[in-house]
Amino acid sequence: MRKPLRPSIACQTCRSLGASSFSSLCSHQLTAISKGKSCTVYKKGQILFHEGTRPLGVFCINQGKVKVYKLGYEGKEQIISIVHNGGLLGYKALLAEESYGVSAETLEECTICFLPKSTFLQTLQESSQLNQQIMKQVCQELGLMTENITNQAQRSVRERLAITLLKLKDTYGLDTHDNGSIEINLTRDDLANIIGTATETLIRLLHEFKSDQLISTQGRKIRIEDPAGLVRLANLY
Amino acid sequence: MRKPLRPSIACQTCRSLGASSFSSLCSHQLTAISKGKSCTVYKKGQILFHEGTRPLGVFCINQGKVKVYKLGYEGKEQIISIVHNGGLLGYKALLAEESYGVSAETLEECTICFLPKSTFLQTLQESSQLNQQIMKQVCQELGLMTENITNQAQRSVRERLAITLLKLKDTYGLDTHDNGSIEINLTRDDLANIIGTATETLIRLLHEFKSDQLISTQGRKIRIEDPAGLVRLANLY
DNA sequence: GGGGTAACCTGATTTTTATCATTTTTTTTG
DNA sequence: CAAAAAAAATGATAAAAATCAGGTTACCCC
Repeated sequence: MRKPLRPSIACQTCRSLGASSFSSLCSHQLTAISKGKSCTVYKKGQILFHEGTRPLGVFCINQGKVKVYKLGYEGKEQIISIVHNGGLLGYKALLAEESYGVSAETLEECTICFLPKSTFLQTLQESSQLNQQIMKQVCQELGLMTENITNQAQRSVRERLAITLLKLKDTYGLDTHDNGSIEINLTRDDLANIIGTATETLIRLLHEFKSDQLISTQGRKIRIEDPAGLVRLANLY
Repeated sequence: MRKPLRPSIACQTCRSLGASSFSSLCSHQLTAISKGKSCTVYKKGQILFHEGTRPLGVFCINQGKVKVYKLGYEGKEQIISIVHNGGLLGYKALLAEESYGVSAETLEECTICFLPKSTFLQTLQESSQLNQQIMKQVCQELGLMTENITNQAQRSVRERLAITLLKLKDTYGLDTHDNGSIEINLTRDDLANIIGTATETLIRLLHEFKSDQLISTQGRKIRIEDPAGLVRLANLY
């Protein structure tokens, strides 16, 4: 059986609601945004929005993973974050009253809701709870970015890879495997574009990590075998 | 004559008000924050707050420049931004309900006001204008950080230096010189810690830029001679 | 104005990382 | 299932940048 392209999902019963910023809304407000939104199933590799275009609303991930990236010199992707269940996308450009500074593309099949600008902004005005929640989240994100910049500027590729794998462990920890182990399913190219290095360099380091028993691989999939070892290697304090 | 250590400056007549987030407040609200705040003259090199401590309020710069930095591995400073007249400091940690993720230190003699947490948060609640203004600003800052990360990850030190000098030109453009030229007054160490490189590498590149007539130097001071040349070198698009 | 400290500069060397060219493997798709 | 395409891997080489060690200059404070 084939999935409907436009499933109807109510926010109130959304299984990703708990992980979302909207969890602070009352049922009355949830109904309001639920009515305003539309829901779409995206195939792997589809673009939600392009850098440079105007935001018309926000995207909320019901299911799946999305990479958010900025295009650098000569079109090289710099992956800024990977957003998953319950995550909100595209609200920063909206609130900054700017064009999108990044693009967003699905990494797998995704079910994603779209909430038009007007509904989102009105809900934001009506709920000081939501407003505070978003403000808090944005400020926390700024803290993460600050750390990111520091790592990027001061650490070696090897250390950055260790740190990135540990972070991805959390991102990919949601879809638990049969045997309880966590597998990271990203192309080498994407992984290199998170870390900010050449694909060849990344591949060589992955082999190093593998022979040091920090990770194991199966095709493209990477499994973290020794998180503590990665922490040590990354000189995390 | 010596400056008073605790000058009294009213927000309503603050000459940096126009450049500040508080410019959206009505005179009644301005009076309120003006009453709550205290004002201090800091010498060069003084610390406003330390990474890891709890924020007790926000700082607003009446006059001067402050470097905001994060400590990386083995205590190396990563300078995240340089804030000047009208700039607000320390509100992100407050709104994120976290400890400071960065430290702030004066780069020159500064006059800076301190607004206690309670007054700031109350004003934020009472003025949806201010709230929107701050939200917008934070989201814009996130956009800048995204760009920063991309540059850090993808560009050479040479390109990053060119970009940084152009940005600093704006920061230091405020205090216009007698002859109209703009001089950047930072130690080589600080400049290296903005760009994320070794001081020696930075110095060598500055000499290269100098012999290419892009800049000139006088002691520590750097004067931008050919902004268009820097833009070209940076491959800005 | 002189002493001391901090900042700045220089050269040699090593390490890290990128680039290029090519082969092999995996994945996708008709 | 096989062909085509995409991704992963490998080796050689070059470039970029860090590190180390030592020297010089500028500037601050008494």
